Amino acid sequence: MPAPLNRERIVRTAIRLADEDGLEAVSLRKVATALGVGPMRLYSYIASKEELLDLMVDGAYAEMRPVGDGWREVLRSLAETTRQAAHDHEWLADLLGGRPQLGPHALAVGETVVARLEGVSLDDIMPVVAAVNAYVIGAVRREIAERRAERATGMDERRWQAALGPYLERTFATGRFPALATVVRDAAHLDADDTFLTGLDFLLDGIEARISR
Amino acid sequence: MPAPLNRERIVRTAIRLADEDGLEAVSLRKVATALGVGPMRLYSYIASKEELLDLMVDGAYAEMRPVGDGWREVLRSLAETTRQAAHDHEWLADLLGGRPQLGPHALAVGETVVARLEGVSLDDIMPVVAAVNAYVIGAVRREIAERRAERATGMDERRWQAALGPYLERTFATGRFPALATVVRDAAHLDADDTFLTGLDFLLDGIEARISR
DNA sequence: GCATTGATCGATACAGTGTATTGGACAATA
DNA sequence: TATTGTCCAATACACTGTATCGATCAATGC
Repeated sequence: MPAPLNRERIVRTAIRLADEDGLEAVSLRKVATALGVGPMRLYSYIASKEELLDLMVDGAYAEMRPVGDGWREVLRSLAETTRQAAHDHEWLADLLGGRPQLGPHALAVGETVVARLEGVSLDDIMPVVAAVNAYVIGAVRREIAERRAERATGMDERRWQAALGPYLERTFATGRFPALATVVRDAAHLDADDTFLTGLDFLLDGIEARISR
Repeated sequence: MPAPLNRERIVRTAIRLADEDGLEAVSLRKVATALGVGPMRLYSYIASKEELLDLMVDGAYAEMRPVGDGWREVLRSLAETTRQAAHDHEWLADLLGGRPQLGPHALAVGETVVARLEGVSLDDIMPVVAAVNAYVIGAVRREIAERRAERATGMDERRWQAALGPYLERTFATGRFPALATVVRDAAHLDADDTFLTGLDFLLDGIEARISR
C-alpha cells in the first residue's frame, strides 16, 4: 500500500492524466484506477467531479508566480504566468473562466497581484485586474484552440493558411468575405507570442491612460 | 410527419434545448427525441456531437450584428453583440473560444467588422480584432460564471459579498489575503455592465493609441 | 470476554452518454 | 421476377457519474 489517499494525491493524479491525455481522459474511474482504489473511494475526499475539476484548476494556480515592480510589470507577469500555466496544462484553457476561482492558490495569486499594484487607486484595482484576466483567458483559449486545430489537421504548424488552406481558400473564393480574405492573404501574420503580447500591450496602454489620470 | 429533417432543424432544436436547460441537456438522444426520430438519424446530417456544438455556436453568430461608424464604434458593437448573444444563450459562454470559429455566420461577423474598420492599417486589423475578441470571450465567461454561481447559492443576486459572504468572510478572517480583503471590502463595486464596459474601454483606449500613431 | 453498535469501504447497480454495427425493409435495376 | 443496393431503425458496446447496499472491522457497553 502506497501513501494514504488524500485530496492532494487525487488532484495530482487527475492533473497528470489530463496533462498526458487531455481533459476527457479524466474520469473518476481512471483516476481511481491510477491510484489503485475503487471509484467510490474518491467520494470520501471530493463531493463530485466538478469539485475535482475546481481543485485541478486551483492546483494550476499554485504554479503561477506573478512578480515584478510597478503595476505594469505585475500585470504583465500575471498574464504571462497564466499563459505559461495553460501551455503546461492545456486542459486549463478549457476550464479557465468557467466558474469563479476562489480556491486558496487562486486567491493567493490575486493577493500577490493586488498587493503589488502600487499606484493604482483602490477603486481601479478590481476593474483593472478583471480586464487583464478577461483578456488573458480569452487569448489563451483561442491560442490553445488553434494549437489543437493545427495538431489535428496534420502535424504541420508552420502556418495557419497552409493548415486549413483548402477550406479557407474555397470559402474566400466565393467572394463573400472580401475584406477578410484580404486581411488573411495580405496582412502580416504575427506568431502566437507576438499576438498575445500585442493585445496585452493594447490593454496595458489603455489602463495606463486611466491610471495616470 | 413534420418538416423533413435537416441540419438546420437539428441545430435549432439543440439550441432550444440548451437555452432551456443548459448545455448538459443537449444529448443526441434528447435532440433526436425532440425531433421525433431515432438517435442514429442525426448522424446522417452531422458527423459527431462536436460538430453539432460547432454548428450551435455558428448559429449564435448568426444573431450577432456588429454595426457602427468608425473603428471604435464597430469594435464596441462587436463586443456588445457578442455579450448579448451570450446573455441570450448562456451555453455560448462555455463554447466561445473553445475551438476556431470558421462557420459561415462567424466569418460573416468577421467580414462585417473588418470591412468597417476604416482607419486601421491592414497589418493592425488582425491583432486588434483578436484582442477585442479575446477580451470579450474572457469577460463574458466570467460574467456568466458569476451569474450561475449567484443563482446556485440562492436566488440572491444583489451582491457578491452577500451571496458567498460566509466563505469569503471566513477566508479573509485568516489574514492571509489582506490586500484582497481590503479591495473586496472597501472598494467600489461596479455592476456587470460597467465592469464589462470599463475593461472594454481600457482596451479600446490602448488600441486608439496604436491606431493614431 | 462477549455482544452490539457504528463507521468504513468495496462491490454492485442504475440511468445516461456517444457512436459502431447489424439486420431488415424497400426501391431500383437486370 | 430475382437481385442488388440504399436507407434507416434497433440493438449493442463501452463508458460515464454517482446512489445504494452489504460486509467487514473497530470501538464501545456489559
